[in-house]
Amino acid sequence: MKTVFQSVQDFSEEELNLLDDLITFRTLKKGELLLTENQICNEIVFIKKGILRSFFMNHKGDEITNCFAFENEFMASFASFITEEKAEENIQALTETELQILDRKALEKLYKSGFNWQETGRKLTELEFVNLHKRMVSFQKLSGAERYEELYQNHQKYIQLIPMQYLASYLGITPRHLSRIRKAVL
Amino acid sequence: MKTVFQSVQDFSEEELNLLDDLITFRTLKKGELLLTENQICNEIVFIKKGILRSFFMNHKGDEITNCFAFENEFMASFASFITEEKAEENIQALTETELQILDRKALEKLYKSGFNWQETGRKLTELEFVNLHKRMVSFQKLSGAERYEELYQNHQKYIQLIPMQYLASYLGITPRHLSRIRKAVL
DNA sequence: AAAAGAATAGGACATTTGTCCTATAAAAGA
DNA sequence: TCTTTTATAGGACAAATGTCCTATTCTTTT
Repeated sequence: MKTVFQSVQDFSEEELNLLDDLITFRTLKKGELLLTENQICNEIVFIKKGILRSFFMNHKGDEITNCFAFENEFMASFASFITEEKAEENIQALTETELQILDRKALEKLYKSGFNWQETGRKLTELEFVNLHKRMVSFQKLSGAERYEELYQNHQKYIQLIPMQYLASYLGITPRHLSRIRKAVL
Repeated sequence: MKTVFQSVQDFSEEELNLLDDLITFRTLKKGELLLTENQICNEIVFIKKGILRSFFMNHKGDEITNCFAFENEFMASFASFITEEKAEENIQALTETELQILDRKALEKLYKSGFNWQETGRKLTELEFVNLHKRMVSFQKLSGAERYEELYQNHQKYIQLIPMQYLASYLGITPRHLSRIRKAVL
């Protein structure tokens, strides 16, 4: 987690020590839920090892995956964390997972402790925004097949590590349709 | 613009005076472009009067609208503003429009001038994130018809003020299909 | 290792959505 | 105001995508 913060801002020893004191740890077994819908998300996790996915339900009761997170990435229901309203997402471990955790109180301490943390918070939020924006654009301008193709070219990891059923809803299509698309690509 | 900032943070007289010095003004005629794709977006505008839309092109050359902004809202290619890379969006006035403008340098001055601005920047970015997240969820979990219905129930203003051709791509459907949906809703 | 359970691919058919086109209505410009 | 341009609605048909289902393969559990 330190490394990511340092890539955004040049922190001093003391600042990073403060961070060390605030981080806690947790492991998840495959399939375990870190957050369930209707809870308020009060922590941001950083993945040391493993894969998480976040998903919500549609009105038919199907699970719709809205994102994945891999090693050295952050995960949370950011919307719930920000608004302090109930999350509509569930967050689940797709593999054995090791986490570092920064909870709301810890983050608030960091923010209060100085300008640098405040600025880092803003910049990381900005980057999350940009990522989400890219995903939004891909939904507006590409077909399901094109989104798959894009993943295939630029994020091989998704296709190798994520079960097809989850990948399908992540791409905004049904598993049946994903199967057709994969057949066409081969 | 002040009002929005004050709704997020309790600013002093001096802080708001600094803001006053940094804001500039501009008006746009109907149809005029504020930003074109391949420019770097270096300013965030606040709408005093009028409506803006932001759109990009798909590979067929169709315009795809990705958002609208109304009175008392901010608009920019935030992705380009943040990354300082070329925008893929165009921003266009849908009506005569009056703007307040905060450019990159002005915003950086604010950020440097103190903790409060830094924090406000973070919080407004967070809110933009949450809005975008909602839109993303609506694309993953709803059909085009359901997104129209949602707009019809909760954002009447869009249906009253925005030409159907723009609304269609904003909803992720064709004008032909929007026409079908509208017929069904009546 | 065997048995049970879950994930994937893909056939047949249904539904949704898009494409192309035309008529009418509305808006902009002369 | 009249003329020209642009926007909208909707018919007919085509293409894309979804639903339901089964066979097969891959995982997990005992």
